[in-house]
Amino acid sequence: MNVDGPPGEAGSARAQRVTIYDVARAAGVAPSTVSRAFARPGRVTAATAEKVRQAADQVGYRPEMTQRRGPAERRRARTIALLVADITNPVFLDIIRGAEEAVTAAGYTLLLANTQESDRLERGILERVLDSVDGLLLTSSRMPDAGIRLIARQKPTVVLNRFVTGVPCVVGDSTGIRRAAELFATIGRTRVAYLAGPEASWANGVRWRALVDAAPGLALSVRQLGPFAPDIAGGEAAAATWLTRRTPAVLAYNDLMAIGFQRAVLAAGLRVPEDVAVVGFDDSVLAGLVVPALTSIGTPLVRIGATAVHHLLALERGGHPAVDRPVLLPTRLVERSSTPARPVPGAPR
Amino acid sequence: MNVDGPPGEAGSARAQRVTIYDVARAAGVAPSTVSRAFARPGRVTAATAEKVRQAADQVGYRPEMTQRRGPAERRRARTIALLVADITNPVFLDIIRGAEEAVTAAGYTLLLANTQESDRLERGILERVLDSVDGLLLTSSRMPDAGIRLIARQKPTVVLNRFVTGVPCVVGDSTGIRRAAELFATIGRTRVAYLAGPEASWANGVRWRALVDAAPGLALSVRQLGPFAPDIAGGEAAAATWLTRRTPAVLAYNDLMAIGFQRAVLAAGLRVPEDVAVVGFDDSVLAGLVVPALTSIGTPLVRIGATAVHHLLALERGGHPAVDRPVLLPTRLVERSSTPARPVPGAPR
DNA sequence: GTGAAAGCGCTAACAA
DNA sequence: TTGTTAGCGCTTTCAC
Repeated sequence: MNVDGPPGEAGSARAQRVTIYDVARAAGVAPSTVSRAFARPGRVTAATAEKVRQAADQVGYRPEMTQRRGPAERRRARTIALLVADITNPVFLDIIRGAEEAVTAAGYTLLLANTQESDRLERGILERVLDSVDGLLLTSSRMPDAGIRLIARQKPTVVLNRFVTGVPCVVGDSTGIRRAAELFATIGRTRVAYLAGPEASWANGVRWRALVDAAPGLALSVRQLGPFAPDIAGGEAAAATWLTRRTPAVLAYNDLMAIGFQRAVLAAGLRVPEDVAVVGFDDSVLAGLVVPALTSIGTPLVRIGATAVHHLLALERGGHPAVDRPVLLPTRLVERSSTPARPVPGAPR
Repeated sequence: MNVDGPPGEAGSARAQRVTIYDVARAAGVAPSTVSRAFARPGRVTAATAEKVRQAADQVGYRPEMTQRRGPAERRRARTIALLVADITNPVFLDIIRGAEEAVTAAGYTLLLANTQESDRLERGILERVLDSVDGLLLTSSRMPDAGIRLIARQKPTVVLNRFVTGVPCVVGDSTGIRRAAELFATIGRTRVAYLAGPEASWANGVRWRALVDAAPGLALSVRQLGPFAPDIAGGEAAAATWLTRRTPAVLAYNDLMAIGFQRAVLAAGLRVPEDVAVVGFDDSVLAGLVVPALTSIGTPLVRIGATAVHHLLALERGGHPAVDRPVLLPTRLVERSSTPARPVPGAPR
């Protein structure tokens, strides 16, 4: 008695797992048949299939999918995980879009995870996700290089927006920053402040480096403020610092910071771009929506996402991409209203 | 011979899976010891652990994690999947934020997936993700109710922004829409157009319904335009339709559409809010950033996300939440510049 | 198409 | 702490 009640009934102390065997008993067939009915619907009669389904339903059976055996092929989830540092940041939206399209086109599914700029969380996510995905896309990872290489040895991995030797990487180049520097020189804003993003961010270092490299040739003097949080609030905080010692030009780590900076500076009664020319990074949708519209350095984000996926898929199929240098995609300067096109008479230098 | 070369060598026809047994042989220990070394690092001597790790490395062993057995407790990924209809839509960002915080606080990991407003893709994602997560959060799902119930029977599931009988749901109520209608009445804009979003969207129907319900009591005449895509382009398309037969007030399915609408209308030489009062839905960050700033109906998105997670976790722990009516969270009208606070002299009615 | 039985790779229980 | 043994739940033989 009490044999066909739902599991976890008052009678039994703890819920027992319902297995194929229970279903088989209820359906009056062999366990292997139940297995077939679920895993290879084609290889049982429609009648049997139905009978098994009914029995399964009645007994409350739930397949322990993770125990599935068989050619690795069929067990694979055809799933790729994309880790981003901050979903809130519109930059990642474009990367996601590019990746998603490529992934979907290949018949895979994209799973997203937000590391919240935290090394610890990132590890946690990887640990939990590693088993169930076929490949990893690490965007703006905050983990140390060695950690990334370790992961890359376990699963096909491609790194985005960062360069890690030994792992395939896709990043934007520095031509955009050079163009911005040239613009500053052209309009006579020779002192430029760089609003730094997270110290742990590889991109942050690279952007600052590119600016520093461009400076001497253009007679620019550059200095760094920060680091600040890479969001609007961070930009406002940066503005507070900047106001104590102004420069006629500002390059921000990203658009969000530039927007926050701009907003705070405007609120302080200054004019953009007359009093300060501001350039963001990422050329996100927001750049065109704020007032004044933000001049920004655009990275081909969609392409970065798509390219990364293609490399990942190649890797997964046993390819051996070059891992000693990153795949570089060109960035460009998109001029809008937050920078003047020519020197402004009477503007600070 | 050829016993310790990497798998897939030229010699062997196909790559053989490297198991614990191979590692055990190489390390000169029992298989169970290898297992322990990987699964319970604490229960082997440091020396053995090291020996095993070396051997594993040498043989090229990669644990078949999905085969892990043991107390279901330890095998669980402690992962929750959140499906959203369109990551690009800022609405979901807040829901994600709320869910993420709650999930993280509970020691779980949140995985995101974008259904791209597609029923088919949504099913695909669910199929692939079902095995490896502990719970499901379905946001603005495009699947039929029956499909959702089917999923809900297999995994703890909570539905957001939609009501499905038999499954716990968390949605915003309709007070915000009523307030908007009241505002329209107050400022004498008696004819209002509703810019419809996706037909398959439950929220779309509810919003329209709420407006229709509020209309008679306030002597408003309402009509529906659309459906349109729930994004900026959709709003622009809506504007094209609207321009052929104008109304002094417009309520859009969401902020993105309202922004697109507003932009197109402005471009056509009309004034907002003088010629047309526009109200969006969601009160996203963008609402405050565009010009004129958009009046919008705010849903407590962060709270919706967090609440849904709490319900899901309760479900997972064997709770039996009420599933015959949704959990309602209050929406409110946030007035900005796209609606006048009082009647505008000479404005259309 | 179906059943019996022999695994899959990993783990828990039990001694030693 | 370690090895032995007996499984886990599902799948794949291989007969029938």
